[in-house]
Amino acid sequence: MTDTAPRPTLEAVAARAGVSRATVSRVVNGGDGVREPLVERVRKAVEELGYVPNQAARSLVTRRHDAVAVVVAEPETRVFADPFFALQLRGISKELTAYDNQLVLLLTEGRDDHARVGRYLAGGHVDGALVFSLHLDDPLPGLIQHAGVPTVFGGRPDWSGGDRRGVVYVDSDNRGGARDAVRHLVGLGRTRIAHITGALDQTSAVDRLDGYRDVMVDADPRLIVEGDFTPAGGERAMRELLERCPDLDAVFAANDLTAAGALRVLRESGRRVPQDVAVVGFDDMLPVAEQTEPSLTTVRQDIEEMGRLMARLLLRGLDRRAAEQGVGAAPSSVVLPTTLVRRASA
Amino acid sequence: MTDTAPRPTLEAVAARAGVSRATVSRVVNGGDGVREPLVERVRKAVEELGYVPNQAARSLVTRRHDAVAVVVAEPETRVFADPFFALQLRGISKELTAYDNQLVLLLTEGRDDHARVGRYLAGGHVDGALVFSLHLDDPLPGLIQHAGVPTVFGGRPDWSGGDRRGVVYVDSDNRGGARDAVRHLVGLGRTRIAHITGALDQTSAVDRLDGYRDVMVDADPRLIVEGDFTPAGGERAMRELLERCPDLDAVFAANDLTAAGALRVLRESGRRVPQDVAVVGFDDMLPVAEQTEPSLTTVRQDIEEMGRLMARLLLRGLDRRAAEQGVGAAPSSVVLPTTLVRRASA
DNA sequence: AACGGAGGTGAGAGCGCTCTCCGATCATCG
DNA sequence: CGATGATCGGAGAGCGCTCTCACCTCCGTT
Repeated sequence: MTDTAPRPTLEAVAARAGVSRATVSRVVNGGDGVREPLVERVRKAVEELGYVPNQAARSLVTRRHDAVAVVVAEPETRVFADPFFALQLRGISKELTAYDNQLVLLLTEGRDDHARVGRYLAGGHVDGALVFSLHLDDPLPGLIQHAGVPTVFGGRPDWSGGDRRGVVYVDSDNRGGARDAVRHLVGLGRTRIAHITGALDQTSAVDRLDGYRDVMVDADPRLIVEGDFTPAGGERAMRELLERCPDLDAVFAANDLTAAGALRVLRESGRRVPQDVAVVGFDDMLPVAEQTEPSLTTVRQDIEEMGRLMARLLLRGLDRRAAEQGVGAAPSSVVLPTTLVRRASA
Repeated sequence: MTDTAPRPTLEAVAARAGVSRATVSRVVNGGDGVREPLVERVRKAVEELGYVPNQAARSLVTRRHDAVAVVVAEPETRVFADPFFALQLRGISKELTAYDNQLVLLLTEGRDDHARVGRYLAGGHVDGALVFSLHLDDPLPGLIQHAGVPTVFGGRPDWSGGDRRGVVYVDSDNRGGARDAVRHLVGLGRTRIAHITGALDQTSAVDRLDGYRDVMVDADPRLIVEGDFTPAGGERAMRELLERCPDLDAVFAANDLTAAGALRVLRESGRRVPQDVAVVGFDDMLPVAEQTEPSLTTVRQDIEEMGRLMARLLLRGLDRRAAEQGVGAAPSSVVLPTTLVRRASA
């Protein structure tokens, strides 16, 4: 439609306002040290010409991009298809927008993609990165640390292989939340409390299992079955549990989807929930938790806030860096609290 | 950790390879017209120095950014939290990655955000835009057309207010899919077929309703109730339907979530599905459709493919534009076919 | 009344890259 | 064996911006 409109440059604005480029630049970037009448004239010229700074030219000299990469390692569809990530992304977006930063989304799938992402980050196209590294053996954290890009992780990364110094992450208190869930079941008088874990190659699943163990210090090992965060996994695990321990009276599922699967099997088996078996989930994913039958008691985490916090931490770190290694502590990791939401299932 | 490593420049590579900047540039950008031995030498120097081109400098002269904005208007949480968008995004990401383009994600929320997005697009920071404009009265399409940025829409935009010339979009065959769904119900011998619509401020909902009407030419108007694409809306609508038309024997729900809500109400009311009432959904969102009771017969659309296609269309358009308004038709809109997936509910 | 010092403003040098000339180089043909 | 293209490689001019200086007002001081 419109032919490539010849966008006005600083020069053009300067000419129109009858000042030098430098002055226009000053006005555009905050306007400090320019007298009011001039500021006004420049503003007017900018307005009239519809001037928008050329980010490329600016980046070339400032070495800043006002852009942050969000890297999502997504080996499995599940991860991406659940609302979890979407909510976090939204939190991130809000925070970045508030500070005029762009969000560059990098989805990876498979090993070669990792290399690509590493190259991209090392290439200095963005000021920092927010990384969702979900699996224990993920090479991504290492790659990124190597790339030397300021980074904040979503969820505690696995640092078994690496250097944990300087690693900043934002996570929910998975362990504490799990403890709360299990304690709640204990408080209900349940004694044979089972746990269906998440995919144990993810720290969140491990942490929730640890929380369960914190309370059930000498639990019957048969009460713990590995799931994978999916409803199908929950069903399978629940069947196994019922076979092994028909006397169980409660289940703590590693997430709501798992709980939904478990509920279905419990119903099939003729158990009443919560009378015969109480069930608690994790996440408080509304579309799931509110619609199971019965509705699910679960552990809520503020996912959007996690995202917002990640972005905030990163931007703060960038500022600090910009301020010539200024004083003030480097940002450190944050673990957000969880809350138990009581519904009908326990 | 690492102090800002002084990244090597073209100059440095040239020096090391013993050639001029121009030659290095040529090699880096395809290597045409440079003799093999030199190419080799340059490649080696690039490798050794770990040279990565400075995108900002390059953009400054080429006026290309190799970046595409993805704009998601998201007035409601629902839109974002469902897997639909995530899948589409994945398709887009794959395609963009394949052509070395970056994905800049712009989430909007509310009016002032629109202005921000308009400014950003008009600012020429990206080569093109992929826009998900979901609501009929959305000012975004207009803003974008005004910004003069090559754009492909996800889902047929509402152009009641605007100029539809040159508007390119990718959509599922919502109307055709709806027809198939209803015809299937007719084929099952159902005669009192109800429809729970989606949010009618979205073209997809309108198109599905139209498809329903295509088959049920003189349907009892009481058989049509407005929903909003949510399970809660589905429940509400189903209750209303049962009250109005207790004799209905089938329901076509505008999407799977709505169908899930409807199923719940049907079960509550003592109806058996599919014996008493057959139910068909739309979308084939696996986590939902496979897990309702009974599993849902629904209309599948290839969501990821839609995303991929959007990106492909846009990139093709950009190429064309780059080729000096070359010949070859401007890309035109694409409507992807849908398929009926039979499960237990109808 | 002259002078030092702020505080404003402008000139100019790049940031790292691409791309257009042009000159150099080689093979080929008369 | 020399002229003639065709091809390859290099020099250099910017792309639009920021930022350092140097300059130039204009004020307050002595």
